[in-house]
Amino acid sequence: MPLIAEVAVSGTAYSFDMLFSYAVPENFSDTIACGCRVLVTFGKGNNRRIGVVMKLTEGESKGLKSLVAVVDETPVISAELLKLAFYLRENTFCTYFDAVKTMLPPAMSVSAKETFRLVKNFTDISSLSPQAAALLEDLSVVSGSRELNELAEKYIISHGRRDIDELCDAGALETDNVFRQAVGDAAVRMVRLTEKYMAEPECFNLTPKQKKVADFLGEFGAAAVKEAAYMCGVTDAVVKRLCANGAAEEYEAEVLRKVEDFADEQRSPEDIVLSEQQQNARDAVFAQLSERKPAVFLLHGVTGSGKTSVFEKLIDDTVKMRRQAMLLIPEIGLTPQILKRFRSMFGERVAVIHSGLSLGQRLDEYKRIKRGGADIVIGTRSAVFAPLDNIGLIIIDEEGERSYKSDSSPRYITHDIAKQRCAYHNASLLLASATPSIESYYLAERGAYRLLEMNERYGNSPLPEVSIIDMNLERGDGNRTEFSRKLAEEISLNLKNGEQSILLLNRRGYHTIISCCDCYQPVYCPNCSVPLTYHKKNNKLMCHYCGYVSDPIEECPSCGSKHLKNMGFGTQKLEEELNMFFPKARILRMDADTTFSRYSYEKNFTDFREGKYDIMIGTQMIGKGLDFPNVTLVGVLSVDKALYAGDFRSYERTFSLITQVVGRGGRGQRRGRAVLQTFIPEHYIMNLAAAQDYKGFYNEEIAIRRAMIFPPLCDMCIFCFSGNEDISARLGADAVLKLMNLRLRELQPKTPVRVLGPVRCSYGRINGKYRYRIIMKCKNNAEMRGFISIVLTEAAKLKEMKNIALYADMNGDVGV
DNA sequence: AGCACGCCGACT
DNA sequence: GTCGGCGTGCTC
Repeated sequence: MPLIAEVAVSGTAYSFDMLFSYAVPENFSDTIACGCRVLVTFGKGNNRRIGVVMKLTEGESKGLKSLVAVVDETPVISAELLKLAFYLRENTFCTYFDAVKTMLPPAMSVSAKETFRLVKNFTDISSLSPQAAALLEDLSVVSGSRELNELAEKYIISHGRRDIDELCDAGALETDNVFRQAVGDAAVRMVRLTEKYMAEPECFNLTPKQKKVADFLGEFGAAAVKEAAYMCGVTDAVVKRLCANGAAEEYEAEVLRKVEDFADEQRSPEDIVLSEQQQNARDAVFAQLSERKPAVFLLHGVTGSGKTSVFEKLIDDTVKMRRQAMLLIPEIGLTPQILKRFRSMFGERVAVIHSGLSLGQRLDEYKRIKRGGADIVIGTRSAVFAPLDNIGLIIIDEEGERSYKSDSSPRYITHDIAKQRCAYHNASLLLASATPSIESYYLAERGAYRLLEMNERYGNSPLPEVSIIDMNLERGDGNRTEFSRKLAEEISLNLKNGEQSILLLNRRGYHTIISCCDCYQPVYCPNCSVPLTYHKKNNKLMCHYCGYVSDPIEECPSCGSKHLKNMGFGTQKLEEELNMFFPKARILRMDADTTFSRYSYEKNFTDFREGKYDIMIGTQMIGKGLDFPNVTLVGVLSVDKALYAGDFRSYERTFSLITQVVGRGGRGQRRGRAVLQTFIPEHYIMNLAAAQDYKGFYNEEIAIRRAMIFPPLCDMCIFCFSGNEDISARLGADAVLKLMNLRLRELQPKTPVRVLGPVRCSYGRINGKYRYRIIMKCKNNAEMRGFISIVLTEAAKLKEMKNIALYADMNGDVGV
């Protein structure tokens, strides 16, 4: 029986994605294997596409197309990862190809280049169609193979493949496929002044806008093109003109981080001294490792309890058992020290995978792992797919971070993937955090995970002194600024002492909410216990959950007061106010608007660490990378808005942010101080976070989730619609809602289902696309996943869904 | 998505 | 009578 390859083909949409069967020609049957990439023809146009062999079977090959070429001599995807790909598709509603693609480093995506050769002694022209004959004539005229290939390529673009294929079939042409790996690193376009301009600027005739950019560059030396344009309030075109004039020049910056150098000091795992609590945690996991049965641990360790030492010890244990270990961290850019630490202990056995590496470096690390040249992998989310073949331990550090949820296809949750891999390898999964996700802690409480607690700070270092400032009192005393007197005092004290301060502002507070000046309550949605957000555009109060809309109200629903106020504030305004207070302070503003590239991001952090600034203002992105030894003051401004971001995870996120910020301080010699400003000082989050009381927070939060039926008491699938026009996106969502309700009635699911929406997404328009979403509260089981799959497939066929993109995201972020 | 087939209007 | 508009349906 001939071999049949079932192939995951690239470029399919979910609505028609499946494994496509191709006949395996005789001459490939020895080399081909599951997990090999292949080249196939696809669709009516017979375009060439890359695919991956997912299954090999024997069967009747009649009526099937044949594989064009096999790219790999040995599989690039192992049997384990292939199995995982099926899991990914089933659980995240992505295509087969998307599933396998995420398991490979980006540099492995190949493009096939076709080359042609004329067959010299071909004479049978009479059998050709007139078009093919004409083409052959054209091709015969050119000289040289390069010209021939160019002409053929052009012909395919303008006329399609049909005539070319006919010539190949007739034996007039021969073809070959050359595979090129797309190794090419994205570099950031930078701009700087030319020496000529710096020497004699008067020789240049610049427009006012160009002058502005030139002045900016004069001051800052160099900048990313985008950055320069933004800072000067001009478009890229102005920068281009400036370069054309010869006043400035563009260049590509190698901004990508080198694989970390080895630390100078050498440390040995034997030198680690664990406290009793650390030792207990390690022993528990070690026992499980020895048993070689899969298990999940949740290590809840307060900030500063020394989780990393436990990781080091366990990783050492694992490799000593001749098994492999993986350490996942939320964002490498924010924690470069951790890499150094592991490198100094395990040296070259550590491989690193994260987006800060160049594509070439990632490929090298990938190959090194695959060869068995590294048995410890450290990396971010995508590293969970590292091609290890004998995993003993996977650690997910800061496990509550949302960056472990992928927000593009496949929309996986790193924890789930890690669990799958641990089950396959009989490995242990260790989730660790000072502020675990409510989901994880819930599972630990129910006994699905084993809970390990470390509630002492290592070396008993004191927590920072935390002041919770009631901003209502400040307002009452006539302070209209965003700085409480206490915070202003502390900042000036730090300026005087030459110590640095960090001010944290929450970006989640982008939307304004309405709150009462008398009872401090925000105005809630009557259905959802989520504060309504005020939309300036239509002058309405809206709920992002259920779509509830009302006119702005005059009276506080809870106390009847007429003193309602909008709350809304940004980093720019903060910087202005700060400048007014402390004109001499050197202020660094870090937010999405000012940090366009890793280049400026890293440069800013380095500058700040080196003491070039006194105060850093930023959004939560700076909350993590707070290991600046000279920072003794952390001010948290307007936490409240983060609480009311209109997302059921807002409390969790805010609690975690404050806890981390507060807990980080006071690790050096000087005891840190933290100032929390809030309009709701009595809110339990403030005191609980200040006291690092996670358990107290969990108890409050799980009660809410239980009462309102939110995860972890149910699962939430988000259907997100996007289109070029607002109305068509809305109509598409409406049509799909109808379809869902119809199919739900037919299905009669065994578990309860509630469909909410459609409503406009919180950021209703992104990249010019209008976005709506439907939320489905349900149980994530096979029946409901099947339902979601059917909805996605059938939705694509609706006429209302023409030009509307739709994806489903199980337990993804609601607030996006 | 991308491409071909097919059924209607404006045109040489 | 033909060229080309884009509606419809399929992709091994």
